[in-house]
Amino acid sequence: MKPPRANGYRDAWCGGFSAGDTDAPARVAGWVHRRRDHGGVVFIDLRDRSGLLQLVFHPDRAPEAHQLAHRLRPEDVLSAAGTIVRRDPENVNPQLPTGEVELAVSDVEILSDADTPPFPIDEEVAVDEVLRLRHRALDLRREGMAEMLALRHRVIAAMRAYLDERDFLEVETPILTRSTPEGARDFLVPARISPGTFFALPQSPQLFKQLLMIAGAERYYQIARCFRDEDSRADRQPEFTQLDIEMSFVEEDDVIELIEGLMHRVLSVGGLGLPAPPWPRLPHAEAMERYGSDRPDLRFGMEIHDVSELVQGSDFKVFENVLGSGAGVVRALNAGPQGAAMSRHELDELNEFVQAYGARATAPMPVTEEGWGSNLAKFFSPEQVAAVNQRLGASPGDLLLFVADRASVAAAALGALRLELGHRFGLVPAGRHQVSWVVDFPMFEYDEAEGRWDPLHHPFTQPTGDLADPGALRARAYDLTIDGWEMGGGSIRIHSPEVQREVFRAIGISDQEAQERFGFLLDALRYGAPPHGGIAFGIDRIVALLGGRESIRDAIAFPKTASGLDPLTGAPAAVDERQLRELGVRLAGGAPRTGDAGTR
RNA sequence: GGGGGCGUAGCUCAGAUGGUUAGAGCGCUGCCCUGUCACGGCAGAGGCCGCGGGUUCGAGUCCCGUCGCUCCCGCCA
Repeated sequence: MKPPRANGYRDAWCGGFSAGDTDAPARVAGWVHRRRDHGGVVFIDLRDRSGLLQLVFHPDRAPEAHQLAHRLRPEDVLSAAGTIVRRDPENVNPQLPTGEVELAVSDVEILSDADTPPFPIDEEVAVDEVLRLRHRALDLRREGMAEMLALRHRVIAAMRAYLDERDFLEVETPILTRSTPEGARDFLVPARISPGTFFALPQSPQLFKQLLMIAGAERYYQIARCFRDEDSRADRQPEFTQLDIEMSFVEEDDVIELIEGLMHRVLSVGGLGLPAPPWPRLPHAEAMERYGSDRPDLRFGMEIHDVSELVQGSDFKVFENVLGSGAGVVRALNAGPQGAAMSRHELDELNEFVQAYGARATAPMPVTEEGWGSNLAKFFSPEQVAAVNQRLGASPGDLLLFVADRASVAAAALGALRLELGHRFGLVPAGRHQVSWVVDFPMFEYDEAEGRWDPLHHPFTQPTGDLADPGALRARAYDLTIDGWEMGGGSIRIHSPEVQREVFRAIGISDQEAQERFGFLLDALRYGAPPHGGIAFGIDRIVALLGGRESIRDAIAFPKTASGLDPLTGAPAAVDERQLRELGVRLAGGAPRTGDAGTR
């Protein structure tokens, strides 16, 4: 870090000193990290953003400062002046970047004293997350979280630098905008100027960036806040940040190549080594079949295999019922010897596990020299057993796990099972990372419940194929997946108003409806829209991955809890009756229940 | 909306089968200590066992409800 401008508080950073500074006068400021009071000499580790510096208070050389030093407590804020001195060789602390020197303090001023913190700042112990969030200012002082803040900054700075070098314009788009149903639930903001109407917070800047292409911006990006009123997950927050990118006159390879360069740089800034691009591209159907996921974790094997045609005609009713209807598949994975070592109880638990994904059960089949060591084995011919073993690469001592169900259910259940067992068996080598594009998505999937086609990506994605046959349409879309996280996704967009209308029709949006909701886009498309495409990345996820964190909450300075509340500010909270009146809003349920959020 | 895990000292946790004064480490307070760096030594304070109800002679422990955290399913174009 560059030296701070010298003033009454300090003229240097704590973390910047080394043996070369010996005998230099210095003034530093920061927080008391730890104290070691010997009654005589007192040591204080002083912390600022740059790091730690040991201060020494000698009773005989600076009696006044030494007197004060006895009163210092962790997290007190002080400014200290003195001389940088070289430590005797036996007193050097190799753990500390500044460990060869210390500041012999002659003068100290306490700027603020601190209550005892509710949790330790000087060690990285696990602390209840509500407590951390309620005292986020203290939590962010902790080394790990301070590093996450800095990491996030470096990631975003690298993105800006890369895109700036390539002539992208950073453009802001509205936060107060219009609700465009479809997709996630919107956050709504009542409009005072027009009672009974509402703004919506953007789920993404999708339509605006397309308008920017029509405007001739050619190359756009934005660090964009997005809002989706859906339940959270470890990798999902109601508000999150995307790197949003759009380009004109491009095809898939233009976007993919640009992004490979961008992400390769961003990830190496974060210390994550990946092979040099180009990166592998996995067709969506293959990802679903082999890994049971559209964001496969490729760091380990245990691939899923479809064995439907191999077990066709067996005497096992469960399989035959599924296969006979033509609506189902039989798939399996090889859980290996570690799978075979699972207890009866553990195998029973796997049934409950797959039931969460809609599957009825998973059938375990131990592989032996003689065939399959299960009372179900008798239903299968020796040829079937051999064929399945061969496809799954099974040898005696392995355990095969089968799921028979609709293809989507079998994929989800076995995909989740694969991840669970992969982690349980420690199959992911530490430090290993795998990146892959997922491409060749279907344009639509059929929603049984709603009885209509739904876009897998979004309805602005350009389809290829015959629009009259929605089920066969492909989407010009691409997702980037790292270690089982979906990091980003994008597509080549529709630039023809006619095609756009047809896609709306296919998903049950009439021309009239389309005009009402998306008229501003359809209108703009009529005035000369360039072919264009782009992508958006989840910055919170990228930072979490780079920081080795399980949850994006650790990548966000002030996140919400998993239930969408903010223990720091108490949001969401009730508002004054008067505010509601001004907005023309009346609460249907009367006054809200005031929850005791965060009470322990 | 549903399922799993969790809630005991400021923090992190232990408290089989219900049993009498609820423990540990760290932190905190006081005293001692002139080269520590997770300093050390002595002494001490600190508990609505998340909350409410129930069973019982007796509940941190069992039952019901509720609140909160967390992971997952649904949801997330």
